[in-house]
Amino acid sequence: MATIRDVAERAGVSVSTVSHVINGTRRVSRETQERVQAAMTALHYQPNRLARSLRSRRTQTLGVLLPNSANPFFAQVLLGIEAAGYDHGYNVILGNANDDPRRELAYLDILLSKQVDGVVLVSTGAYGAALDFLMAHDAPVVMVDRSPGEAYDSFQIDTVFVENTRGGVLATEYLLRLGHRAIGCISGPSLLTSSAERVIGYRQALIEAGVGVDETLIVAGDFQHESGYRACRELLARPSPPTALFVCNDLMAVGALCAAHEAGLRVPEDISIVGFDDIPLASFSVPRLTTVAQPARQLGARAVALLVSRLKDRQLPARHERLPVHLVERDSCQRYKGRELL
Amino acid sequence: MATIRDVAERAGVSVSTVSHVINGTRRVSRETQERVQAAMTALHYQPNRLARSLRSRRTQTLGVLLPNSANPFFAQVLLGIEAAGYDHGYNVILGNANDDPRRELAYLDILLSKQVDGVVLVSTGAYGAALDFLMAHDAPVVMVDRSPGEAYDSFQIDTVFVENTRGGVLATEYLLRLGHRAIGCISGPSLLTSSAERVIGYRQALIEAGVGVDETLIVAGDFQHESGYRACRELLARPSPPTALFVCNDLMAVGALCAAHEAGLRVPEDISIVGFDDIPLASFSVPRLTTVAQPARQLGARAVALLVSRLKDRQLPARHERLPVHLVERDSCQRYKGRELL
DNA sequence: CTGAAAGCGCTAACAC
DNA sequence: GTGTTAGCGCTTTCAG
Repeated sequence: MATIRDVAERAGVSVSTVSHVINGTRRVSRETQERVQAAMTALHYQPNRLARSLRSRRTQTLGVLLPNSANPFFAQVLLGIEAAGYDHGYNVILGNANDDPRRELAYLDILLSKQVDGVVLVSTGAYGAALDFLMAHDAPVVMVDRSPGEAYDSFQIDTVFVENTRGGVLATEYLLRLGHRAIGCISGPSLLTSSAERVIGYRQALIEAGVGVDETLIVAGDFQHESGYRACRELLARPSPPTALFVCNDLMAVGALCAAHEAGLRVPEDISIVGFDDIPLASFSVPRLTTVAQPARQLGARAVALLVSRLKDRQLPARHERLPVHLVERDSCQRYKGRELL
Repeated sequence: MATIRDVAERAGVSVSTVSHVINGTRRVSRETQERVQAAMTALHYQPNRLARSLRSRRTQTLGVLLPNSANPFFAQVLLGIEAAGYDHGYNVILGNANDDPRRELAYLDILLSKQVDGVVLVSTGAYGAALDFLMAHDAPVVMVDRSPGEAYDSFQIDTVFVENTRGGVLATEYLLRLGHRAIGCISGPSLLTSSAERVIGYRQALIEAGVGVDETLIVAGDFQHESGYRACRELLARPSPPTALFVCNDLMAVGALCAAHEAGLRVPEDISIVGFDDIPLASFSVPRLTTVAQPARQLGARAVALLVSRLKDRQLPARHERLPVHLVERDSCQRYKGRELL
């Protein structure tokens, strides 16, 4: 590959001039400019961004650490991050913690030693070691979707979450409005704020409606298909099963759909189900899933926007964004008409 | 951050010694070794991999270029790449061409100038510009899942595809064995080899069974949900609609499921559907989808393995792998019992 | 077994 | 407007 030196020689100018032409950091005479341009194209010059980064201390690269890639929701977020990164002139190094906090930490170490300019962290949710590490290294971070526990919420770092509590309220109120009273809840991992907050919304709505919370109707999943399936079976096996379900993410909701189907129940005739996320699949499940939509790609886009602005000014105060959610009514819910089949 | 120089000073040895201790490239006395180790931990030394890469001309970073992120199948492949990369000591810079060949090219340019050691390319399928570019730059590449047209198959580059044709045969023979004769096909984009080959398998099976190919029963989709939905509606609107469908990927198959459902048809009682991919969703659709499974994560893993081996020895001859597929029987197909409802 | 010296390719002070 | 110089932090000869 041709180096900047080759270009300079060929154009008959100094290396620094070439550099300035490339970066537009200096006024250059028209003629020089053209000579340099010509030399660059003639030699197919491609700057070595490694060298550039070493010198300028900026890599134009962001690290993204995801908890796992099993959830299409994260894929969406990643998509948003990548796209926004591209628009801002940043590349993205992907890390997948594989739900293992140790691997999460190991990855962060590598990302930082590769000198990423900043990190988008979707925490595994297990302890705050990752965050502590990043803080210790004074790395620009933005936390997305969840924090590893409320203790970390007050950290002086940027966060982009969604209105989880409001989403839980929205879903539950909707089911209440349809006349349901025995409303079950399939939660996610309890230490994830994203799940915990949704359940809080669920409780809140129930209490405000004067229905009260039946703790035995809340069963914990882990945000994966399978657990939604199992949790739903468990709920349906109860002596008096719920007539509606608020499931804390779509993946589990689809699992629940499947379990209901297998149990010989029709959705929504026999049981209503509302999910959370609005992943692409939600509009193509059978029946199509009513769900609380959160703007996954925008989550990634906002995260990058915050991160990039912080890179410009490290002194900015910590910002905490909550992106709005809304209920998408599809075909998985129906007015309660009294218990017939159960 | 502490530099290697700081460590050397503190340990009272030369910089080169520290370097050799870190990389294990030299025999070092026990004592020196320990002193260096101690200094490193005391200073929380973290090597600057940028500098290392600049000097050693290896970044331990691979570029991955995906055509888009809308398809969970690619997310799976990416997962496999990331995991295998991690195991081999490589990081992954993600690029998303967004189905735009120009962006694909722009991305490759950036990836190369960031000095990635190699590129995993899942082509957008539009022309071979990306490949040409990579060849011109003499970059190690492995092409995954598809090539941008058969003309490029003979290129001297490593490829990891799956047995698409065999998959098409498998699916179609299965439907034939169930007694179906009017078997429709929803294909992907025609210029993608992955789609084209599957359709070839479909034709092949039909011809070998003496059934013959009804061209009007083949309709093209684009590998997205929506197009499967539309294609299925189109097929069902025919005067004599097919009793079974081979759909070239699961995303479209789920769309087809949805269309069939909306048309008042039961799957599999009224129409049988078999997909291709076996994405996670396939086991949770209603009904669960019978499909030709391809090892998505392994595709990524093999790609990385080939790429890494090539990085070790650039002279290796081009290798072409075809990973096996197999039929996963679930609940979306049934023996043909004569046309009742249609 | 260890050290000195020379860069990787680029940018950014500092001169003129 | 342009050139000279000094590194970024590391690895890798080349000497000993």
